[in-house]
Amino acid sequence: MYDRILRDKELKVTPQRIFILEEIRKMGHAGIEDLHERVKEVYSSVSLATIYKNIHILVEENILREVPIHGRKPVYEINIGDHVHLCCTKCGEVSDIMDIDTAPMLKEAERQSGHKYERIAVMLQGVCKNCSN
Amino acid sequence: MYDRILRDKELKVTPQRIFILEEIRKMGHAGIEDLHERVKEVYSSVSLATIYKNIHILVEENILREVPIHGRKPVYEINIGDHVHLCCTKCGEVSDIMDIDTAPMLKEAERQSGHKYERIAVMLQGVCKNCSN
DNA sequence: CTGGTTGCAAAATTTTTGCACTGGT
DNA sequence: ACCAGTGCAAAAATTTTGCAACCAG
Repeated sequence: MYDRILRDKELKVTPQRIFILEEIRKMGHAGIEDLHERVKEVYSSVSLATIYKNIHILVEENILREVPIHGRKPVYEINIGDHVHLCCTKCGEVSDIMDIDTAPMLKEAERQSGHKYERIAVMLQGVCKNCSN
Repeated sequence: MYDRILRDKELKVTPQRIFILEEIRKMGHAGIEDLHERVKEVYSSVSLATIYKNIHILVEENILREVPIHGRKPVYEINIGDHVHLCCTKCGEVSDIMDIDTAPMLKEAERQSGHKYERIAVMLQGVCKNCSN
């Protein structure tokens, strides 16, 4: 799966890399430190430096996307294009909403500002369904 | 102006604080380091620690708002409520669009997720009007 | 083989903390 | 006069870098 994506970007397919990507996919959204913990469970020798280096490269190549969050360190996700993010102010869980159309807002913003859009990030913060019970 | 806001939050009105707020208002959006440079020009003894401490308190009290940005450190602005942000991928300039209504998207997101909204952050990245010339 | 990748340690950067002192109320 | 706020220095936390060894292509 990810070996193909890596090869297409002319990145070497190392077990660490594959595992990092697999783990982020499983987690949905991962912070650097969490990710390191998870990867270490299997590749116990993996260094934080390797995590950082890979995150940078993978974000650079648009395989991952950085999701900045108000008041915390960013998390990373597999890049599946623009979509709306939710972040629970209680449990901290980050999740996605895939089927909201941001295009109308985008068009309007472009019209008003003359800014040429490349990417949009929408982050909704509040208490998630689980935590409000 | 800001002395009133500070007093209302039971924060002491120090010249450093007033100046920090004035400066952020003037700049529109300011990073920690930039802000420190600016403040130092007038209060040359002001320490970075003081900037950090104040930014934290002022964000906590909702006088300032942190604006997280993909791939960089956050900037801070006077909190004027939710609005759309633009960030130029060329010059880095951050600016506001005040009159885009995010409510429809918000409603839809709440409906889909059951998430109870508290705040929304919309960040549009791309080349700004100036830089595209 | 060869160059990209890894792991380790060290360095650099960024942020926080402790404490004496100052200044706002 | 009291205690929040400041400034400085030191500590802690985070991220980057250099380099030898390693391994995917």
